[in-house]
Amino acid sequence: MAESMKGLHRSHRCTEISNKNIGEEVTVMGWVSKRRNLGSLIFVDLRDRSGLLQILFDENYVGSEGFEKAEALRNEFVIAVKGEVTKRGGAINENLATGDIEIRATEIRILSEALTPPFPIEENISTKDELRLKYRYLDLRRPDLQKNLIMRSKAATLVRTFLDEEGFLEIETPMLTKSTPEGARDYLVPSRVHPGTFYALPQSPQLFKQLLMCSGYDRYFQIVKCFRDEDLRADRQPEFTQIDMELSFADVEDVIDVNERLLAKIFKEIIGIDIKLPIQRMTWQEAMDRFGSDKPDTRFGMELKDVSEVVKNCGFAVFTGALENGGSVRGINAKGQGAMPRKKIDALVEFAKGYGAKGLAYLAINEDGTYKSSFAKFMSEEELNALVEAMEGKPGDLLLFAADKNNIVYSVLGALRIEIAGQLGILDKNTYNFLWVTEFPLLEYSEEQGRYVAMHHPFTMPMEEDLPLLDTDPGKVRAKAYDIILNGNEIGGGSVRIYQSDVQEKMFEVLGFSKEEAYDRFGFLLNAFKYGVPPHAGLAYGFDRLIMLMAKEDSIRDVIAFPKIKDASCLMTDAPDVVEDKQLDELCIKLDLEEQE
RNA sequence: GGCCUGGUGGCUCAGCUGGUUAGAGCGCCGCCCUGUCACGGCGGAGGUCGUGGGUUCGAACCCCAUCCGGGUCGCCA
Repeated sequence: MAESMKGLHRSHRCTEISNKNIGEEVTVMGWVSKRRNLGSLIFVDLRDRSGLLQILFDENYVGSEGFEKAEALRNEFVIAVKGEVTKRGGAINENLATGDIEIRATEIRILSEALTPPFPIEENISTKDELRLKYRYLDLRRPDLQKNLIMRSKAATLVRTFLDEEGFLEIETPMLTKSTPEGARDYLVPSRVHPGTFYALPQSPQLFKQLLMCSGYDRYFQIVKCFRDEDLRADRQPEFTQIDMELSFADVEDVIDVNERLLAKIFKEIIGIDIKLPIQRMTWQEAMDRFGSDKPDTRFGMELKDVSEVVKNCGFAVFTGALENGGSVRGINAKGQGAMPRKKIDALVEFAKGYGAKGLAYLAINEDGTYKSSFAKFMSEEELNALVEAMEGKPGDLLLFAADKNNIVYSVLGALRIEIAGQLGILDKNTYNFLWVTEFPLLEYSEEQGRYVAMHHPFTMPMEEDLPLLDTDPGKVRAKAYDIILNGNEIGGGSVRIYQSDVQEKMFEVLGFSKEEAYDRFGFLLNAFKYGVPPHAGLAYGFDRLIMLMAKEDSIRDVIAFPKIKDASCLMTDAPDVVEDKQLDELCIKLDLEEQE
């Protein structure tokens, strides 16, 4: 049934035709998006990646054979149409870019017929992800996904152009590389030639880009796939794309400068948003104290307040107990939420427990100034008043308090303010608030491993004034590391790297690596540094997240052509899948699946 | 691994404290229609209620198990 397109050549995409082309003969090709058969007139909305265009089939112009074909058309048939651009005979469709014109067909060919798709090929469908992903090739026909991927392509091109103009070179680094057991789990690839050994897919090109600095390439970038075998989230996929860069002879300010200009350019040119430069900065400590998060959403307030001093002698044992254990008591003020029903407050308490809180204390200030509180009976009138005053509580406000170790208090209140803001619907996707978070801790203590681990990675430069603390109090050392935050999302991060061997050795010592272990894992880098290494620094963006936010989507799945689902499998291809015994034999791999039970 | 949430014609959903032949809109199929664009009119087909077991006179609904999605905590140097 399929006809050839021989002799026809597409002259325009659908929306490349406008009323300027009236009277011209054009040839368009695409998918039937909608047909309206009026009997002896048939209208078809033709769709391609540019948009929709109305085709008119009238037997007087297209002939009886052509009209029969038009009658047989169904949604998603692929057709070629030759005809004249005409002004619409009927009303103008204001919703369509090409709403004032149509093609009056003189020839039609059905290039491909189509089954009825399992879900509608249109914008804003509410079809389950499960079905969309199984038929991803159909999902990708929908205009909203096409817009996202077109935006993604434009952004990538813009990044390349900008960085090229700034003197960066795009250099590819290996996909088959060496496992570095620190950090996320690696995806492993068995070697056939060296049985029993494995490559790892890169979690990032980190070490290679530092070597490129050693090799004198000065300014490097790459738009590159990275792999991490960890559980997925709405903003995390096992394979994702970074815009990765590294600069020689550069310090924090140099990296920030070029990246602020890069972001400003992308946002201006892709979505018409003006970013005010310089972007606001905040130290990690300030971010934690004010927002309970190292990636604060600064689109709204509801900041944390430390009320430890106010409640240290009060009669509420939950508060005083937390303080005695070295923790703190902090609160947020949900302005105007004092009338929140008990049920919703209880739900917030449960929400807080999900972040490790044992509970959540609340105090609602009624409009008449009286209090309704979970802990009022443990405190005197004066103590309550002092607390309300410290929180700047006004009639109609709802105060929520967490009392625990600092890291729990931060994470509970940090999550709570986002949750409440979400419930109140004040997270505006059209507002873009950028923020640099700087001076991250160099190390954090891992209870699980019983040692300090690098918060960023082991090659991150400590702040010079904190170097002496490496010996005395490693947890207090701040790093020359920075994250770029957009509306509470970490869209990128980086650091100045260590380039002095004595500092690097000290770092490994603090991390509990012997010199031998360090050389075993990272010897190629440490050796390279012995042959002349420039001071260098870099940054990597999560490209998917960046595009997700620009496209105002809630999941990076909507800006990735073929994403994976929650368990890291692919509903369309059924990957991962078993392989033939012959393949395993060649790799000298025997399976032992029992212990996975 | 934990917690929350969903699964009913092709799609999106409704389905009460368990009660006769499980409904709607869209889509699909057929016929009619010369200016539609959410086309319209008439007619029609289509459902193991995710799966298995249990309780009951009777289960889409209650219980147990399990499968398949989504969110999240842990995890993500």
